[in-house]
Amino acid sequence: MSVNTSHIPSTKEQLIDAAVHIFHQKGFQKTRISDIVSEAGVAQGTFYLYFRSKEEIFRQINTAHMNRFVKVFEETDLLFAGDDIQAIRKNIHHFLNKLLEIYKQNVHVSELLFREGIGHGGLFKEIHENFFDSFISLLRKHMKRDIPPDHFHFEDAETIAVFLLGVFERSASYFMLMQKQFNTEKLAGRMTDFMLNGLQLNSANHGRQLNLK
Amino acid sequence: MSVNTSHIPSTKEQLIDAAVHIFHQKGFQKTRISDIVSEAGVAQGTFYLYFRSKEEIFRQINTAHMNRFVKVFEETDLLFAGDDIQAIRKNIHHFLNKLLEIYKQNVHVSELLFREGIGHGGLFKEIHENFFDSFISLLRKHMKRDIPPDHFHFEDAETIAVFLLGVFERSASYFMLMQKQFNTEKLAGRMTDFMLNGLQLNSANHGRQLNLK
Amino acid sequence: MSVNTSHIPSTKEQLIDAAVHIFHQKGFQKTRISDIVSEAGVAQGTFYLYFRSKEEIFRQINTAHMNRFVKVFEETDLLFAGDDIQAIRKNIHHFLNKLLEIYKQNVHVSELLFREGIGHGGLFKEIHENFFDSFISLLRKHMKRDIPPDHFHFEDAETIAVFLLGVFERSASYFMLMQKQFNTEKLAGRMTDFMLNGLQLNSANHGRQLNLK
Amino acid sequence: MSVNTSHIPSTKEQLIDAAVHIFHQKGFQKTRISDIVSEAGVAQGTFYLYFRSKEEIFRQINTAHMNRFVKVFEETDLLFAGDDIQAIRKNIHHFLNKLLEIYKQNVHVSELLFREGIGHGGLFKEIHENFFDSFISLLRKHMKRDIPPDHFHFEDAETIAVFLLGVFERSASYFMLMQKQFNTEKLAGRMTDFMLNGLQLNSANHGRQLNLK
DNA sequence: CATGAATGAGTGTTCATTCAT
DNA sequence: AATGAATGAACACTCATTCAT
Repeated sequence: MSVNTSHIPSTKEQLIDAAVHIFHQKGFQKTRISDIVSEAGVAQGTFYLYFRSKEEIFRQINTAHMNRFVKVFEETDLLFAGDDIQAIRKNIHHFLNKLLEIYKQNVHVSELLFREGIGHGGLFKEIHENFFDSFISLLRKHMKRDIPPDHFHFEDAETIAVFLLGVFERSASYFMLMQKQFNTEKLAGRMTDFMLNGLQLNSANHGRQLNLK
Repeated sequence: MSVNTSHIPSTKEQLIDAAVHIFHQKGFQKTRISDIVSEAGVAQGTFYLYFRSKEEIFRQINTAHMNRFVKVFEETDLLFAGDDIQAIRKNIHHFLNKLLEIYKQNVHVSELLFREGIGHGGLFKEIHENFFDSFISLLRKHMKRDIPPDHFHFEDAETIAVFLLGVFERSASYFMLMQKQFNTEKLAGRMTDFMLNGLQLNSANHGRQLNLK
Repeated sequence: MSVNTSHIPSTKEQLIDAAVHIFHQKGFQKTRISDIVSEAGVAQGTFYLYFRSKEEIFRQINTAHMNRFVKVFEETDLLFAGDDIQAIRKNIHHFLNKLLEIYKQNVHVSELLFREGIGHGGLFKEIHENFFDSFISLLRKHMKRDIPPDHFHFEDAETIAVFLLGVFERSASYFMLMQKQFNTEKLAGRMTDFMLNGLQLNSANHGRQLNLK
Repeated sequence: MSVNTSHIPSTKEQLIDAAVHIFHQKGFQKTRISDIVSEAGVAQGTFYLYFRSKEEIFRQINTAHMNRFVKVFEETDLLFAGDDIQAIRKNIHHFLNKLLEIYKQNVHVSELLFREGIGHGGLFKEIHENFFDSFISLLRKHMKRDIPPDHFHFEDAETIAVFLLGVFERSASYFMLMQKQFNTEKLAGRMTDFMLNGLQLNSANHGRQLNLK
């Protein structure tokens, strides 16, 4: 089952590819339609056959990419469920790895989404909010189903969502930037460790003193 | 040593205050010099007596604010040091609380810094990077001094910095947005818990099984 | 000789009908070819199989309609001729009624012709001028033939033409706009009265004084 | 009491003068802001210091000019009042002459107003409608005050307004176009004759027959 | 005959920056 | 120091027209 590598891209696809590239390079505001069309190799007017405005193509690109993540959210049945902590760890690791893979396969759009989706006095806030809400729903569902209330330190899904997303977004974009092509397995592992156990200074301290001032 | 509360703001201060306000509302790109001067109540040309360009005032504002955080970094001598885990917890809690207080006292600039400092194809990347590097230095110093290498799960300061900053930035901006005026003590506490111990699903599991699928 | 009411319109007719409609709605400049073809239900390119340009279809429409009026001019043999003033009045009434009927049967085009035919820095001035010249010729012919020079207050046909056309055009378009479907007989009557006798303040004054300040 | 002929025109006046000129030459749609500013001898951006848009300057110009006519309407106390028909004739002649003088002193704007104020699917319809309504009011007031109902052939002011305006507008623009600088006194006289008595075929026919076919 | 995707010149409007007063 | 009128480069978007199929 091979992917058709000799795929002839439609004009719309060419425009989207070019747009992703330039948006990533320059950001939304500094990107000119003329940049996009010249990279796509079509005329100015052609752009407007496919997109009503600069905002629309940006929104389309980001929404589409966001939905890739949301799809993973929706397809995840195991997260906090498992016979023991190792099983749970494995679920989470797997989950994070899938997200990182998507991030990696579309680095430019990913960075775009997390960058411009947040900023700008909220011009595109709704895109990211959508993604965020979807993640909270996921957490809520799994927490309610799989974790006895008294076994969980943090009561509300919202707080957890913020913490976890903070870790995920920052890590993904940072390491992606640093080591251009990164090892998702390894990063997913470290993120899982941190999410489940934090810095683990305590476990490190078993039976002896930390050195002190 | 009292602060002069009936301080008559200089023209430059008026411009900065106005700029912070508008930058926060509209973002850097959408902010017009005319917005700033009209809010500051001065003439268009006056702006250029104090700032060479729109970029410069933005940079000045953000750099100044960033330095507030950096100052806290530099003044922190206790972080991972302490007789027991409770002492360490207290240090970190204190540290986070100080940062949150600064964040809170200048919400607009804070949000600006974390938003636009990251995005924009890196127009202002350096500002945030400066802040980031400073934080890494802090961590490295304290880790090296206070934690025996074999007692620490995560070997490199960089990874930890990314994780911790992710949690901090996201949480601060999110909860600031939600609950307009928030309780820094409480948030610092939750952040400390998460940073030190993660979700604590394992500790919750003492002596019994998690429910399972 | 019956008109085929179940006439299937050709593509060209569809284009013209659509064009009349949109031109009337939006005016020449604001009408887009895309409006016309989409209303006609044909493709963009099809337009250019029948018309060289937007100007051409406009000119064709208006010229054709103008010729309907010109035809009436040419077919009119009685205007100022008659045994007495009543006969003349009847001729003029009949003449105006015929023009109004044409106006009414093609309101959209009529309004178009009188609106845009005049304006626009003269882009289509010639169309209206043609119509105007034709009307002057008519007047000149009938005046010369039927009115003894010394019996006529206004010496030149041109002035009369301007006066009469002013009354006709303005009235037709105004009352057409107001009372959507209007009574041509009645309007023709009033116009005839005004054209022949003016406001008739004097005749109203027979045997008594107008009231005075 | 001499007009200051060495008046230095403000930038706004220069823009308006240029705009009137070009609007008159090319019509509203075909006029480019770049035409206006280059004729006014200022930069592109300067235009927008004084007018929000092309539409606004057009509206300002036309409204201002329309108000010149409206002012005459409002300042007219004698129209249909008078001891005899000659007095009335004189009033009307005077009234028309004043309007024609205004028309003449601002030919370009006048033509603009009557051309584009009417057409264009109503983009600027309201301007002309305002003028029209104002004229109807004038007529109504004078008719009610000065003419006994049974002495007047045409009952409603609206119809008369349409007839009279038709004559005025058409004549003014036509003769203005033909004989560049025209004799307002003479034209006003002819218009008065026509308005009061029509073509006067009947008076011409006193005591003898018109020749007939 | 018909299609409709592609073209690209054209233009209104914005806004950071300058400078004479 | 302060003003604010003037600048002009820059850019998103429109739409009549073409042409390969």
